[in-house]
Amino acid sequence: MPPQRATTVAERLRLMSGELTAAERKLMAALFANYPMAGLGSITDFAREADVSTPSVLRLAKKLGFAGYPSFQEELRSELSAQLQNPISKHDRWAAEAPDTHILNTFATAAMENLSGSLKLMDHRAFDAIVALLADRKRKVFVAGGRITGAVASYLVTHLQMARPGVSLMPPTPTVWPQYLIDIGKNDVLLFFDIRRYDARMLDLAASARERGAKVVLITDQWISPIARLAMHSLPLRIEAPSSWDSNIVPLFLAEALVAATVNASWRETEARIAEIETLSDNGRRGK
Amino acid sequence: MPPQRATTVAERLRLMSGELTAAERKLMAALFANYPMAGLGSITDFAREADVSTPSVLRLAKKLGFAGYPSFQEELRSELSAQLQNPISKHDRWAAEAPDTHILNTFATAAMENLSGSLKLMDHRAFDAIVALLADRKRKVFVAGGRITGAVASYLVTHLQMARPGVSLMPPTPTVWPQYLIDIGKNDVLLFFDIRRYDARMLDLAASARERGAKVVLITDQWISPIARLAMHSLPLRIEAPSSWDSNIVPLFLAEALVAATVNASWRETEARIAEIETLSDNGRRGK
DNA sequence: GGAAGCCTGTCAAATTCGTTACAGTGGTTG
DNA sequence: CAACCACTGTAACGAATTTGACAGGCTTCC
Repeated sequence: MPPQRATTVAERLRLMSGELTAAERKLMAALFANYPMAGLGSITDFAREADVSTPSVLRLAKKLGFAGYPSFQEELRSELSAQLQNPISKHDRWAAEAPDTHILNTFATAAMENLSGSLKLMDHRAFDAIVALLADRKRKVFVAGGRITGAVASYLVTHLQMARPGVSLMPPTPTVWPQYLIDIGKNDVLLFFDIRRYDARMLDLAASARERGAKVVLITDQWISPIARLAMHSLPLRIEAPSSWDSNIVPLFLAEALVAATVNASWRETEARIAEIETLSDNGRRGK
Repeated sequence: MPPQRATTVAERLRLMSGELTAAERKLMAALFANYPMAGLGSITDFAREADVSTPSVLRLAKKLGFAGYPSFQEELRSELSAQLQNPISKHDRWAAEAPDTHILNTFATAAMENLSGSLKLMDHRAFDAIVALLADRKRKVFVAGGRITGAVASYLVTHLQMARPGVSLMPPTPTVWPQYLIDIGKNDVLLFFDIRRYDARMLDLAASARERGAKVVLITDQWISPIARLAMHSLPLRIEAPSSWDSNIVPLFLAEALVAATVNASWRETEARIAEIETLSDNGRRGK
């Protein structure tokens, strides 16, 4: 409950700087020295840092209008949190004309936050390692998705197939999986899309594949599918949406990025392949 | 006294994500939800935020190699402090630590530009009109996509089917389209995804549907498919990507937004339907 | 030079926090 | 089906923190 929602602690301090006592000015200097980190430890630490007594800190906090030291800290934290949030969220650049509450705008905001949130936490070395696996033509690649993520898996397969041979989509029906499993060897890659409402049968599939020595790769949400235990690499993504269902925009983003990176990683071999596909596809259509 | 100076808490957490228990994963999610602010309050706050008990927080801290919760916090603070002092960190909204030229970053930039560019140009009244069509249960809805956009079309259908009855995906093979066309009447809706490399057969399909009186809706790219001439509403999107192929992130975004808006527009009828689907799907699985 | 007023630190009380020990739960294995 | 294992929450303890009361010290003004 910050007393004056309008200003930050730093601003308020500067405004009051004229009415501050010696000890309080010391505290202000110490706080500004590394703002606002200095105020996030215990009141004792802060006092020692500024070389004043603990009650002086408390007096300053109250002078600023806070109930006590904890609420002072809370305000500092929330300021910092707001500051760290993407400056993109100055969403004055979304759908023109439509009101802020229009679903296009709320969805756009959510999509942006999901994307930047996912990227902030992404392990780009894991990403690179996955690309290396996908670009290795000695390995066969299998992609599995659930009821919802199946479309994303299918999208990834469609593109990967243009980039390299030996790519298969695991069909949605578990009963036919054994026929695929039998061909999965110890150098092959099995990539899962598994998000919320994790499918127990996918976990079984991952376990079987792992037993056969395959490299299991997992793309999941922030709550992390249990397949992570079996996976060589896991990428957790953010998928929240203002909707009854989760958003698969970021998974699709990742699929596209994986494809582009895979193509780059093996451009020599891929270039000819893509050209050939062009030719074949042109022949199958009208001239233009 | 951080145990391993080499890594950040986020990294360490990511590395161990496979070996984390359910409660620990909850904590990880809560921490990542606003990193690292969530971990800077009291252990009680953090636990409540993640909806776990306080000892679980402590166990996670120890699992990460810290002596106790305070030293865990201290590490978070010092990380944050280092990040704030680094002027570059203003720019690293995208994939942390990865170089700007990393494909994750170039792709993210492209995705953002595509999304904001699409929204700026979007006619939100057309969007609303399309939603009104989709929300009208008296109309049957058919969705068609090309070789690439098929996955997006399928994704849209999967979700629309949960929101309302009478939704079908046009199969990829044109030879079976007549069997679908025969059921398309003058109040029905045929929604196309048609982007670059416009498919001549899709144009034919649109023409036939239009002759039968169906409302044709088109989602296309900025170069605009020829189907636009036949369509009641067209939404052009931006789809450029630093890749050999176009990006379907924005089309997917639009699909999700359409679904969410459709659900909102007919929440009365949809609510019960979604609940019922939940029930049916729960019965098919384990209890949880 | 003295007295009043404000500021600051010391100290102790009260509260909150971090931690440990223990018991209950659910899932797995034989 | 029983026994075990790993995991999680409750409860209680001890420690550290926050806070209030008090007294010493400095300045200021008469």
